[in-house]
Amino acid sequence: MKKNKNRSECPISSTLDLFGDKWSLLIIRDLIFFNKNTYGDFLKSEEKIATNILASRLKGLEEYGIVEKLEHPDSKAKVLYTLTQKGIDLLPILLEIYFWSEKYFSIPAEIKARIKEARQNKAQFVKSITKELRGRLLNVQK
Amino acid sequence: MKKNKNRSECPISSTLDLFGDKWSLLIIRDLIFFNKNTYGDFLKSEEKIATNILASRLKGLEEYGIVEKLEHPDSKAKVLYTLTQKGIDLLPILLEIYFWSEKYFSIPAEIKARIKEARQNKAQFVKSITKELRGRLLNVQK
DNA sequence: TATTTTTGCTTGCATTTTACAAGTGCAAAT
DNA sequence: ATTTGCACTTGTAAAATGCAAGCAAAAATA
Repeated sequence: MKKNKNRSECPISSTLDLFGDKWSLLIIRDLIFFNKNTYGDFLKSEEKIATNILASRLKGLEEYGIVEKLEHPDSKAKVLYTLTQKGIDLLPILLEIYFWSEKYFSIPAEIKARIKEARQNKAQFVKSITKELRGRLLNVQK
Repeated sequence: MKKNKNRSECPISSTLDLFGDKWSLLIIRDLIFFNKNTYGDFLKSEEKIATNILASRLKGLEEYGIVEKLEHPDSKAKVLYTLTQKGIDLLPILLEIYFWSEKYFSIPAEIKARIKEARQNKAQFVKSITKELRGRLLNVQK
């Protein structure tokens, strides 16, 4: 379980205190890019997160105000996880990681295509994804 | 010690495999923004990294080609750590973390000023810091 | 020249975090 | 009424981290 203490006043350090681990950002990636939004969805991801770690990360992200738990429209047995605006605003960070990766890693073609699209008009790309995610959020809350 | 295996083909995941921990990015921050470049410098940072962790992270970052060890011009007892181009290219990621932090954390005034400067002309800011870091690197290597 | 200090680590060990397997309780489907 | 699916929790072994101490080479000091 995570502690809520900051190691310093430095924003980089404080950010790492929140999600400086190997898993949190993958959950956010799944929420933003792969339309995943249930516990089961996240478990199915390629990286095979352990169930207890997933539960712990989701709890942390919720405490930090990055994700929210909502009632799933399909079933009471399901939980719908969504990004808050604070979470959606992490998109530019993810994009820069993609851009850096593209330069230094070899990357699957389909991802490469999306990165290219994002790079060509970053502001527009961010806006359109933000709109989509917010739309989904409002749609469920109403 | 870190293993060299990637959990998946995803660039976000691969990047987290490299420096998805609470310390690596702080070392990179110190190299980029605070002109730190020796083992002792990094130890003195506010967050108080343990000596064995620092050694392990520096080794990892070197293996990944993000930092380089060079002879220190002042003394053979010292080691000069510098960022490679691959490391310098992480600057935009750090900037986006700063931008996000500015929106959601309260931040020391002097850092806030620098963030503002970076935000006003990001491309120029990146270029100027890159030039400075590369200059330092070439200066020592010659 | 001899001694102390600085520098960049390594080592040992206690504590914390993570990984893996199994289990639990509620909801929904059969 | 029973089984299946979903979102977790629990137990335990393995790994990573934190802390204190130690160590060798180089530099500074006496």
